[in-house]
Formats: sequence, C-alpha cells, structure tokens
Amino acid sequence: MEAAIAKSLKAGGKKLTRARKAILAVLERNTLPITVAEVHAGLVKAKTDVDLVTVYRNLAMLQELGLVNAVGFQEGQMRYEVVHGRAHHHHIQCRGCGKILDLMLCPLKKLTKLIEEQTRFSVDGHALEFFGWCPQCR
Amino acid sequence: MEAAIAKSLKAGGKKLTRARKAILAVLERNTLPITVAEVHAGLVKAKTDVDLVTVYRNLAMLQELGLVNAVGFQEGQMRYEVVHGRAHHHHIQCRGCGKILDLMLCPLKKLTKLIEEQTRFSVDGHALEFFGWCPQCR
DNA sequence: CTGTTAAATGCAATCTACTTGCATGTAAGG
DNA sequence: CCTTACATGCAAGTAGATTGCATTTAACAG
Ligand SMILES: [Mn+2]
Ligand SMILES: [Mn+2]
Ligand SMILES: [Zn+2]
Ligand SMILES: [Zn+2]
Repeated sequence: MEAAIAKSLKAGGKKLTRARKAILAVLERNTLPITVAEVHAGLVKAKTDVDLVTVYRNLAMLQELGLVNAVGFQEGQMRYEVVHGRAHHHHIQCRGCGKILDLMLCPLKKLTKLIEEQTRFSVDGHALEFFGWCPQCR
Repeated sequence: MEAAIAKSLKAGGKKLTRARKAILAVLERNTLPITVAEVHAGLVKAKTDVDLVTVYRNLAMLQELGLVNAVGFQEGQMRYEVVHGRAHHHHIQCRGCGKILDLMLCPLKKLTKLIEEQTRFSVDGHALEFFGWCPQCR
C-alpha cells in the first residue's frame, strides 16, 4: 500500500479499510484495466471476502478521488485501473478475442487547447480507445 | 429517406419497413447522438408506434451495416447517430449538464499507422470523446 | 486501552439497460 | 394475388449496477 494513496484517502475523509486495501492490491497487481467482476474474483482468490456491492461502491469512490481510472471499451461495462505511479495513456482492444494492450502515449494535449478555445468548455478529460484485430485473430 | 440507405439495406438482405424508416427519420433529425430511449420517445411523438425491442434490434442491425454509429460517453448506455452524409468526427460532453457537442475533427490518422506498426494489430476504429464543463456549468 | 461516532459493509431488494423465444404480421418478388 | 423470408410485438429473462437499512469497524479523543 502506497503512502500516497493512504494520504489521498484521508484527505477525502475516507477510512483505510480491509476491503479497500484488498481492492487496491488486486488492481495494482493487474497491469491492464479489469472489470468489477474480475476485481471481485481477485478478492475471492486472495481469500479476502468482500461483497460485490462493496467493490462497486469503492471503485466509484476511488474514481472520484482520482486514484482509479475507469476505461470503457464498448462491452457494456467499465474496466478499472490504478492511476498512481502510471503515466496517462490509452488502450487498444481486439474485436476478436478482447485482448487489451496499453498504449503508452497521448496525442491530445495540443488538440485539447484548441477544443477549449473553439467550444468554450473547460476540458478536464478524454477517453481514447482503439479497436482492431490482434495478430492471432486477424 | 436517402436512396443510398435503401440500397445498403437491400444489399444486406434487409427490408425497408415502417419501423426502420421512422427510426432513421428520428436519427436524421437529431444532429447529436441520442439514446435508445430517446429514439423510442421520438417515434412515439411522431405517432409511429414501434416497440422498444424493435428499436434495439434495428439500431444493432443498422450499426452492423455501418449506417449508424454508436457513441459511448460513460453514462451506462450507448448513444446513436446516423453516419450517412456526415464526416467522421468526435464529441465533447459536459460533466455538469450532459450537453454534447460535435467536434468536426479527427487527429488520429497518423497515430493509427504508428499503433499498427507497434502493436501488430490491424486497427479498424477508435473511440475518442472529450469531457469537461460547459460555460453554463463552469 | 476504552468509549464514541461517523464511515463502511453485507445482505436483500430493486432498478435499468438490454436480450431472447416465440407466435403473428408484413415487405418484396414472382 | 400468393408465397415466404424477414420483421415485429409481447412477455419473460439476464446482467450490471444501485439503494435501504441494520450491523460492524476504523479512527480518534480521552
Ligand atoms: Mn492501462
Ligand atoms: Mn456526432
Ligand atoms: Zn490522453
Ligand atoms: Zn477519429
């Protein structure tokens, strides 16, 4: 458990519970974004029994605190990955097998400025995912 | 009803039904991507009664034929917009009021090539949406 | 260490988006 | 018209996610 995370939680008036430690541990040992069900399965496997609803509530909370990132691929559900210690980046998913890769890049800094000028929105985030066919499924 | 659309349907072995004409009409009179429920509400308002399940089935079919585009913002549901006659583009949504704007641009052509080389995937699509705060919600 | 309390959890019920099965209706072509 | 494959409506079912509430627990003051 990173000290920085404990600090963020405290700053948000949140407690550092058994369930939260375990959820963060599951997320940290997964490089790629995983579903709520996969987080829950990870908890069960680690013999840390946490109700599924607690997983939902904590992922939502961790996302609000900015400790966890939600990624949507068009699967009808979100996936989650830890933010701490990892650079902002994007993903690609295979339409055949669903495999996901990290893409450690982001081309959107300049464009964001342009969009802010053109729309008068203040832009505070974006979602960029690629889709295609991996070598095995091609 | 565009002739090009009728042609695409026929090419896919699909019939040009009352429901389909009405669904496409609703989509065409909306510039911005709308939810399934909004499509259905549009049909009711136009006094064209079509079951919600028929809307789901047709949107899925129209998407497979490439006539309709699904856009996901992180709302727990998809939105749909017609493709025909509109250039490839992206969107921005306000985190406060949910307002959506079209962004008639795409910065990803070159990057797609790079990703194909680096990952050995063949890339056939991407999702790019921006989030932020509109002038009213700021 | 102990008592207090606000936050967190588990369980059951509920909600919402979406899908499936099947009997009936209808567009399209001959 | 007649035929038939495709499309639709209705009802039921599924899966992901949320809510209400009684109980437990982390955090902290004393
Ligand atoms: Mn990632
Ligand atoms: Mn659009
Ligand atoms: Zn980015
Ligand atoms: Zn694009």
